[in-house]
Parts: sequence; C-alpha cells; structure tokens
Amino acid sequence: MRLGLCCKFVDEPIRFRTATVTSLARLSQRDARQKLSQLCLTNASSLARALHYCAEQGIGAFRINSQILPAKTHPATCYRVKELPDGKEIIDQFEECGRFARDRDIRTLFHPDQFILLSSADDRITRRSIEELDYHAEVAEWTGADVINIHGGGAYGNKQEALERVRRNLKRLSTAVKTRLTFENDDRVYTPADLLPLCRDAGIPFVYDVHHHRCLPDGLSIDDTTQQALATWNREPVFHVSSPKAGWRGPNPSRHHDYIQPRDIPVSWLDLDVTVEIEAKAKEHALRRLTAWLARRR
DNA sequence: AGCGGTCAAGTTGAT
DNA sequence: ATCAACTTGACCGCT
Repeated sequence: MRLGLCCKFVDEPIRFRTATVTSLARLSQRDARQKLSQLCLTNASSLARALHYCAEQGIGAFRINSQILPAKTHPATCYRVKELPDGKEIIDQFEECGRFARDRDIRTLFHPDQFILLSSADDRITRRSIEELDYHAEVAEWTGADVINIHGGGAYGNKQEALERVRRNLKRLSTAVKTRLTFENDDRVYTPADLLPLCRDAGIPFVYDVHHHRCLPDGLSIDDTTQQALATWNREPVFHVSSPKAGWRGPNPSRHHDYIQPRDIPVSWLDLDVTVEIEAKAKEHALRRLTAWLARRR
C-alpha cells in the first residue's frame, strides 16, 4: 500500500492560502491580479515543500487542494495563470513539482469539491463543473497528477436517470479530464453497486471509499467490492479509508476521526499495490502512526 | 493578536 | 425552515 496525505498539515508549517471572491472583487482589477499572483506563487512553493516533506517521510501520495489556484474559475475573478504578473514563475514552479514528484515516485491527485456535478439536469451547473474540471486538469498536467476524483452527485429523485446524465456528460469532457477522471462512492447517495457498472462501461476507474461503503452499504461485501474496484483501473488503483470520529455506534459515524484505527483497514488491502488516501483529521500524524503500525506488522 | 461573522458554487438529511 | 456535512476551515474586518 502506498499511503496518501490529503491536502494539508496540522503541525508541519506548510500552508496553502486562498482569498474570498468578495474581498478580491473589492480590489481594482490590477490589485486583484497582483494578490492572486502572490497567492498562486505561494501555493506552488507550498506544494513543493509538501512534496519534499512526503519524500522525506516516505509518504507515497499527496492530494492537492482544489483551491491551489484561488478563485480560478469564478466569473467575477477568473484568470489565466499565464497572464498573472508572476505567471511564468508560477507555471515553472508547478512543473518543477511535477518533476520532483515523478523522480521520487510521489503520486499526486485531486478531489474537486462537492459543487462539481455531472449528474445535474441543469446545464449551467454542468458547464460550470466542466470548466472547473478543466482547471483541475490544467494543474494536473503541470504537476503530473493522474487522478481527478469526483462523486456521483445528487439523485434528484431518480438515481438511474441521474446516472444516465452522467454517462452522456462524459462525452463532453476534454481528453485531459477524461484520462484522469474517477468516480468515488459517497455516504449518502451513490454506492459502489450504483457506480461500478457505469465505471466499467465508460472505462472510468472507481475509487473505493470503504468508510463511505460502511456508512451506506449496498449488499456488496468489502472484498467483492475491492476486487471489482481493482478491475476498473488501468493504473495503480486508489482507495480511501477513514475511521468514525466517535466509533461505529456513536453519533454520525461518517464524521472522520483524527486517526485511522488499523482495524478499519480491510485486511485484503494490506498486500495490494494500491494508493490508499488517508482521510484523518490529524493528517501527517495519522500517516506517521499508521505507517508505524504497518511496519510493526511485517 | 484574537475574535466572530463570513465565504462561489449543490444536494441531502437531521433537526 | 434551517443548517451542517461534504475532500480541506481559512479569510477578513474589527477591536
């Protein structure tokens, strides 16, 4: 298993910055561009430091925050990186991150937020989502990220019709997006059983989140789902794991714990060549604790 | 420096 | 009807 750290650090002094659209809109166009340029440059350099940290700590994957280029596609602020004051330097730094990640075999991934939907019947939402996916793909090309992972979205009262819209919308995606797109089961609407057929038919890899599956079961066993998920991948598969904040019998088990309880990792995963993204609030500490547990187990 | 209100976006389900 | 949750709480204006 290759363990992956998600987006941020708790104690390690590596921070990603952003700005609100309203605060940017108050500035002159010029000042806004200047501020965005600085934020993007800072974030590119933070990404480099994050990847160096992963290399030192033996962490094999890093999920890149979707706000790495703040307010990138918002109508009030949207910009092209090339046209920012430090555009060239920003792109250079991201490309350097890509070279470093490749050299040190650190996989980079994206998980765009909940507003990115291919299942909506509202074409404005779909168009916005595609724009946002294109933005992720642009940064993915610089950094070498090979996964842009999203959920199925809403059911809108009819899951099968919603999935049919997803299927149709896939045809509208650019190659840069399509070659990286993956679908993940969520904890409210779309189970592995819902998504696996679509993934198989459309040639889209399935990211198996076992925590979500435990929160929203579908009759498939974990081992069966694991096998079916593996079969959808044409490269190293990606899985997600987390532990419930207050235990499986506590309130709202979908909330994430600070750490991963080793027993929440399916035994069948332990010897697989897969990337397991660790969704735990204690971030780098959770990775360290889990890595130590895995080493002891050998 | 520290505080509380706010932040672009969609959908769901708990309250 | 409101609100928290979601991959991630951070930003911003005020004191």
